[in-house]
Amino acid sequence: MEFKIEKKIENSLGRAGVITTSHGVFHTPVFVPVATKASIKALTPEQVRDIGAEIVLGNTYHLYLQPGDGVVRNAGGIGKFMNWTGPTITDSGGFQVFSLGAAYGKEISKVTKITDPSLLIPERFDDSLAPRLAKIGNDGVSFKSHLDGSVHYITPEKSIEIQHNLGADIIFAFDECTSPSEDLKYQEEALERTHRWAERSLIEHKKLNIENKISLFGIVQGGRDEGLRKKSAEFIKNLDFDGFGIGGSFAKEDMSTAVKWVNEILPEEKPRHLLGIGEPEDLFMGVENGVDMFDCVAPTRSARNGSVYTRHGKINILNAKFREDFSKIDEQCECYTCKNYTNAYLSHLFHGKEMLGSTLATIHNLYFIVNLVKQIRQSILDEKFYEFKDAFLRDYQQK
RNA sequence: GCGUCGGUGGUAGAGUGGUCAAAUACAACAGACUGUAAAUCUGUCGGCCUUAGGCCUACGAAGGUUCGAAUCCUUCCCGACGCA
Repeated sequence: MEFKIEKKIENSLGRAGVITTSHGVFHTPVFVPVATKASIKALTPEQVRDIGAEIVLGNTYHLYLQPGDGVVRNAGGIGKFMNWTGPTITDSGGFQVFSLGAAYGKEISKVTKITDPSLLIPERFDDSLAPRLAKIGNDGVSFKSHLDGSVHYITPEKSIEIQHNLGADIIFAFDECTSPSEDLKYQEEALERTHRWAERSLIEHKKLNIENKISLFGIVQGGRDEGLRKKSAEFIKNLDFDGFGIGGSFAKEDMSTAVKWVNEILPEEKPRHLLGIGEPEDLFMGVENGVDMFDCVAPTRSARNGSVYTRHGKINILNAKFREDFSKIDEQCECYTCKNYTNAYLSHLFHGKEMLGSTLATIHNLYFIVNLVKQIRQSILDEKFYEFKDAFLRDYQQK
């Protein structure tokens, strides 16, 4: 993998660049659609490509359980398996430590709001007896499969081994994505664990990376705490990773400062991936603070639930007012959906639970986000980042 | 014409003397969704009052029995089926 910076935003950490992998090139900043189980839900790879996506991201844990990483390896790797010819990434399973662990059965997400302080009270979620499918040990994490109840112990070595079988161009170190509701003491403990796992992931990767085709990214954690975030960035940057992920929990309101703390420390010449973040305002925030890559399930998942982006904010296509609205989601949008279908038709598809509704909404949302990041990239090249950001957000946030 | 069974909220369908403004499902209306346990989840869903709660109108219609009726009785209307 090679990373070349083409242009920087003046007086900021932001930059535009190009990354070359053995499966082709992608241009940063980039939005990476999420294909957890080797499929962008509701779309064919051709549709994903036509949207303009350059790279997709699959998940280690899910593909390990089904169909099994051996199957994917024998198919020729995740790209070949799913008929995606471009570059690919796999996430390590670290997010499932959170989603199937601390967050299991609860209403917590990795991004919280300070304006809802109840979400930040650790006691509220201190129910160690509550069932969870992921249990953290010092050596790794024990997962109880949501598919058949079987138990699987994933260590950093195991995660890297699976990821090498999956054969993506970029893989991630095994980490612990912490809940925003954990207290500082826990965040610190978890961070120590993630750091040890980072070293072990790297050792295993070096062992397996004989053909030198796969790049490993280390992950910075530390929750919302400045000290821990900086400590983590310092630690991870000193290891021989090819790039970095910024993971874990954030508060919406101070995500930008957290990203900035980290990227001021990480080496400029290596790419940075902000894991699991991708709402429009977050993309501007991330790019401005030095993020090169984003992935997020929001555009695809929201689309399936009828929530679609417009340049004036999100709308819910299921709302009664769209039943006889023969205009487009966004009259200026160039996507296949907006060029061909009305809100009334989409409304009908969603109310009728027709799967085409999910497909058309996903095409629109992914186009919207992928294209937004492309426009952000172009604005950097044109030295108009701030103008573009202000103009976009003014429209997007107006009610 | 006789007989049997039945008529419950937008729909289907529980309930068969009080704990019933009425289970449940669907529909409807709104909200959430940030490294995908997610084509999912949450809330509202007779009317009025700002909540606890209270008041009013409601289980085909009208009467009646009862302290109390969606539930029991009478008549009527409507539907399905059976027999003529």
